[in-house]
Amino acid sequence: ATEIVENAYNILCDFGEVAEIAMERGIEGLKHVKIKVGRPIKVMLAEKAKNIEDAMKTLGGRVAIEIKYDGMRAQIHKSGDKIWIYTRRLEHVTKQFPDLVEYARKNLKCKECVVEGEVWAVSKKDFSPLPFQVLSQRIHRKYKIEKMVEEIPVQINLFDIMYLDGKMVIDLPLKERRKLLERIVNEVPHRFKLATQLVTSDVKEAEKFYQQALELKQEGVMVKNLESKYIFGRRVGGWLKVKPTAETLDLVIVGATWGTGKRAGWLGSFILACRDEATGEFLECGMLGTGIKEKKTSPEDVTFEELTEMLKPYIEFQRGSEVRIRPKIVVSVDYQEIQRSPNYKSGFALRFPRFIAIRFDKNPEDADTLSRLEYLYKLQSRSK
DNA sequence: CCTGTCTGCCCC
DNA sequence: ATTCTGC
DNA sequence: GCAGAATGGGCAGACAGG
Repeated sequence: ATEIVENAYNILCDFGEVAEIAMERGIEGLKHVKIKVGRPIKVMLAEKAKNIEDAMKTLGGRVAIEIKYDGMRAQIHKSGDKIWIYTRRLEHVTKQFPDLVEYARKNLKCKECVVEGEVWAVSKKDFSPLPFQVLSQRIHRKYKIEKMVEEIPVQINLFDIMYLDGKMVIDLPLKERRKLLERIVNEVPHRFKLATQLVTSDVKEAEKFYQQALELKQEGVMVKNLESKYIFGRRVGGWLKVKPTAETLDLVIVGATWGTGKRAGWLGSFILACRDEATGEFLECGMLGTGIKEKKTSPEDVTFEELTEMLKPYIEFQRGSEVRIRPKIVVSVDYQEIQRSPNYKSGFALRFPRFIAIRFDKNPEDADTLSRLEYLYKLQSRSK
């Protein structure tokens, strides 16, 4: 019964409505709740895999591999000439993407459907992908929308379908849903496309596809079970994402903020800096707040408590919840990529930074330098 | 009118 | 987004 | 295994204050 209620909620996303149906028609009523075109539904989520081989082993045998585009997830609803677009968190962004609306209206060959894809900013020069921040400028825009449609064109790559002409198709296996999608999508080059997909059971072939995705400057790939159904709002089932981690950086802690909630009483996040070899200064390049343990489960774990005690002697001063710390402690940090930053003195920031280890063997003078960040930044924009 | 700061069932 | 932890 | 709660960069918009 719980499952049926939950399922109904994932489709309707409205407790009141679920309650009403339960009152009037009971469990039977909830069982038959259908997608309403124009009303967003909870999206299926993916889990992480270390690499292609692991992903394929987990899913077993033949899999579908799709490019994971670096953009925004979008759910498109179509009913006749009417189009709605929703984000992953079910925010309504139809107004922000009039260009997408037009492509969807003309190129979804059906009366009614709900499809899903990834929207990303496309270069006007060579159709290559632009950084996520560029697309961000369009997502919650209220003013100058048309101007930005011109300045920042987007491409969508569709990868799933949940509803087609009166029928829910979420219980069909992925390979069948893909066939339906291929049947109804009229592709428009560099604008309205299907997600590039490879079906294979060969790890080598899959690895090659992954490398190609990276060469196209995309984030990585999704590895999917061909038999999997579409499951709302949960990180279960047959989708695994694989994306690379950049080379670890060793950076200096020069500040922190006191944590809240679970982390109250400890320093909960840490200001990182690289060394400017020209001046000897330490220049901020971001903050770090994940990857550190709350509890010690094994001897090599580093806890918030330990880190807080370790840094306390070097606190220079505090203002509000912010703390400045003398550069003493060096930490290893993983991240996805280096971004240009308007917010940090170094001019760079890390995307998705996470703590790996304390470098007890390193002094602040041995930390990675500004010129190394510059070098790595240029390297990634050239190779990807 | 500019600037800084804060918020967003925000996007990632 | 990533990661950790309680259930 | 899953859900919830900590935290990251960065964007547009709203608002307060000078």
